[in-house]
Amino acid sequence: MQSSPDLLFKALADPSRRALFERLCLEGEQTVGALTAGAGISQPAVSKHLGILKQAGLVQGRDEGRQTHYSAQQRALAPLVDWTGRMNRFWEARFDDLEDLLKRMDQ
Amino acid sequence: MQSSPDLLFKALADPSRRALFERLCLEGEQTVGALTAGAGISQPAVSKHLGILKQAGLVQGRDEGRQTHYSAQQRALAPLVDWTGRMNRFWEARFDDLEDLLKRMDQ
DNA sequence: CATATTCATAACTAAATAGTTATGGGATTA
DNA sequence: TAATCCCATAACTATTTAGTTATGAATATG
Repeated sequence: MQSSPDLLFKALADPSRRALFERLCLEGEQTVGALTAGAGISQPAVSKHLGILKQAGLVQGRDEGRQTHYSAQQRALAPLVDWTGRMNRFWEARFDDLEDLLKRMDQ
Repeated sequence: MQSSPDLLFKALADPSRRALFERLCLEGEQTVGALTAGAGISQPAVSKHLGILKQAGLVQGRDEGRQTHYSAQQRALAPLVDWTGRMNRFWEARFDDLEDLLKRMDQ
């Protein structure tokens, strides 16, 4: 699933969700039960967070019997990287303009 | 001001705040009045958003007479870039492990 | 000095959100 | 089949939050 920066920022703004996503990135695929274990919140809360992460395209669920294995969806962060890159680029462009200006003033 | 990923994500999760920050990145320094003009929300709302962006280290205010000029604070995005980089790195590490495993299984 | 302008803060309201407990459906196990 | 386990959803609550209007402080202008 493709996701706009808006959904991504909103999904990652919550500490519990970010922690879940980090765990999936660092430790790999996990069941809801395993994720609930170290989360400090109830299982329904974890499920709801995973739903939001999934809707943002950040995670993926794989049903296996009665348990669901969740994993991080790597490419989902791309729009974030793009966005930060864009902001940086424009800033540098303005900085270059300033440098140009200063150079021209020097002459 | 230094900022943790948490403050950054929270600050940038709101569309109005992100729009303000983008304008400051793309168009450079602006007064509150100028920012309010194209924002679609009231001046107090803009001021409040700017306060939150400032607390997250994303913008900087410069008093000049009765108006305040705000500008984007470039380095503030660094923790975000770091964070996304970390997540990517771990994912790639797991991917490398998988490749290693497959190679070893091949032999 | 009197008036107008610019911004920030206070006080309030409506909506969104993150958590809870309760429940039920589907899959395993005895 | 009966009991158990895993997860998702429903229903509710408390808190946070994004917006509003009102106001005031500081600066500029007539």
